[in-house]
Amino acid sequence: MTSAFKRPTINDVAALSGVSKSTVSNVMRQSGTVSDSTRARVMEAVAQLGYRPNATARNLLLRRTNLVGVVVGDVANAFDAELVTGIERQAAGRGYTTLVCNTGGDTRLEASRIEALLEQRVDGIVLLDFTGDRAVLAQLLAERVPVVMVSCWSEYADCVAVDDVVGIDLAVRHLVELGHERIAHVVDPVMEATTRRARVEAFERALLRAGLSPRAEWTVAYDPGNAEAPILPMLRAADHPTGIVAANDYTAIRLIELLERNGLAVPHDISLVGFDGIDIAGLARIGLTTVVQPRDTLARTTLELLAARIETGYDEAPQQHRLIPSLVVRTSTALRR
Amino acid sequence: MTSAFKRPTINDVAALSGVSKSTVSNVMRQSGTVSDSTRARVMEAVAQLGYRPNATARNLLLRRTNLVGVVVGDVANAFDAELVTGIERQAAGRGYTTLVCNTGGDTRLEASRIEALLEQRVDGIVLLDFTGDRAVLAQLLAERVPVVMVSCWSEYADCVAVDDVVGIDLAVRHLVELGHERIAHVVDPVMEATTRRARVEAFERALLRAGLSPRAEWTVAYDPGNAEAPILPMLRAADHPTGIVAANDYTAIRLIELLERNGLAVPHDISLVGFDGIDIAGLARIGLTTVVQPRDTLARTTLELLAARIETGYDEAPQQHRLIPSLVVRTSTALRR
DNA sequence: ATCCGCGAGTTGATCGATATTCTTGCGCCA
DNA sequence: TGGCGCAAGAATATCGATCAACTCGCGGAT
Repeated sequence: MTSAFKRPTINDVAALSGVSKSTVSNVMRQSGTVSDSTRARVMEAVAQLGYRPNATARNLLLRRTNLVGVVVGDVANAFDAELVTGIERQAAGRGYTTLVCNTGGDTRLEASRIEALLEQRVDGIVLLDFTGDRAVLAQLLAERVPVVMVSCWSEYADCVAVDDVVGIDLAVRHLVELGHERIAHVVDPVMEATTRRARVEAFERALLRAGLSPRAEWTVAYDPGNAEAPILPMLRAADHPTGIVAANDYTAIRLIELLERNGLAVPHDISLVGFDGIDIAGLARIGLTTVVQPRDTLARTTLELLAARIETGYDEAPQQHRLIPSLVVRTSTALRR
Repeated sequence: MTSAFKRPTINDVAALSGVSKSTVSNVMRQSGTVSDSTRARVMEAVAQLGYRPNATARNLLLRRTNLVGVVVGDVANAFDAELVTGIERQAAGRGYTTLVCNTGGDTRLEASRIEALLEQRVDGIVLLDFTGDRAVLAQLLAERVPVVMVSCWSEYADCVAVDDVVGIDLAVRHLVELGHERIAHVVDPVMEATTRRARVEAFERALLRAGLSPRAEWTVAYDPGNAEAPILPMLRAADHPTGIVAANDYTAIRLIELLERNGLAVPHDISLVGFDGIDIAGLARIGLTTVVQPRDTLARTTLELLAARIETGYDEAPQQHRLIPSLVVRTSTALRR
């Protein structure tokens, strides 16, 4: 900057108001004992100069930045985007500013972005839907960086996630109650692995509990970007499923497209249940019946855990929170014909 | 933190490798002249200790943080969310990390979040859809903080926005070509004021250009959250509009809901054109004809301007960029019956 | 008269890096 | 042999805050 505007420092304020910088510091932080008259003089100098304390200098000395990093894999997924917003609000409410990093699932990028966060000395990191290398997590934990994992799982770190077993069970039972017996599970290939596995297992157990037998070929991935091949045989068969549980709303909504392009109406031919409860699922034109994650609670719990970890360090054992989802019935599910 | 993990500093590396910290610094920054053998010794010490330079200390000395703040008013609006993602990617590509602040249109919050960004000494700020107090902007400019405004306008700052006149004209001409003569404009009440005004004016002029006369009562706000009252009389009238231009896709999609709840089918009874080109507008079930903003160009231009302003300061006059949108025709518009 | 305590404020060390200036040793040339 | 130049690295000031330790003056108790 050539026409640089030299920001006033604490020394400038001290000089102008005729006190020492300690006194200015005390006034700014409302600590120590400062007489009213001195305080007024300092405040006036502050206003006159437009002084704003330099967080960089404070951060260096206090070894604390009030910054938290949020690393999110798949922002295309609206649920993550909505959750990040909630986390940002919670963080702001606790005096933290968030550094958001989208990695788009690129592992290399992920490592370098996290590296940048650590150089900035963030107080903690939220790993949202962390798809990446487990070694990265191990390293963070080894360095005692406060970390909270959201919608993903590790026994060594603080975790918050929805209860997949309960959620999938809600979905399956809903379909069963509507009379469906041929039920498939459509998975999102870019979904975080531990969550995907949990939901796949939960699905099979839920079927068994309902007296139905899972078919291996009816747990299938659908990637709207790529070829539609893997899922089509299942849909085109004469005895195609009449009910589908989708791994998440993003997949479910794309699946509606695919089904209807292939002459299968939702819910007339196939009932569809999503998972997440993103905003647009509630649009009348979409009307997705879905397992709703308690988004605000998720965000709040995340910041409670992170703040606790920042305060107390790693003395206490990792905390794991499973939140209970709920089913919202809309128009994508109907009685089996 | 009680079980604190003391991060290694440049001094620790210097001690371990038996050199001065200047040399370590030179090795880390690949500057100065360091012999290969010394370099190797230092690198080994770095690896052994897990040393990572402290950006806080560097920032303090260099008066540069490589942080940019992004202040966004209305993240409920998917377009903003998608644009923030693009900006984040562009920033990361240029070595900046972004601090994202959602203000939700709360002016008080906005000022305090910007204050926090300035305390963190961000290198620059992106104001996206800045709804807030013009005094805040004036202050930023007075303090010579590099600022770029996106999707909003000020003659004193660098601005990037879509060309509202061209966009609205595309929408109106499309409806006119389909035979519509009774065309309304539905505005988003939380939309940033300069953009709203620009679109309202553009709408009226586009009508005139098409030989139609604007009706004042047909430029009306719709807030899905509040009462639906203000817009219903227009829709219930016998000579209700047969074409609607919505201020943005968010409003358009909520408007579909409202129309269909009131027995007006889209596009059968009313054709609807949106503005923005958010992802879900392309879903078959939505099929919104819309004026698409060049999202990536918008994000790229934003960071080009911001980077330039950070480098060169305020020697050069503000730059204003108007980007040309395009129309994507889908199924929400049809020939007038 | 002496001492204590306290309010009000100052001094100075410190955080962890960068960058400028300074030192040292060595080879080379006149 | 003396002096010069340069490569390699060391010393040190600096950024802008915080905080513990210290000073100073004054009023009241003994």
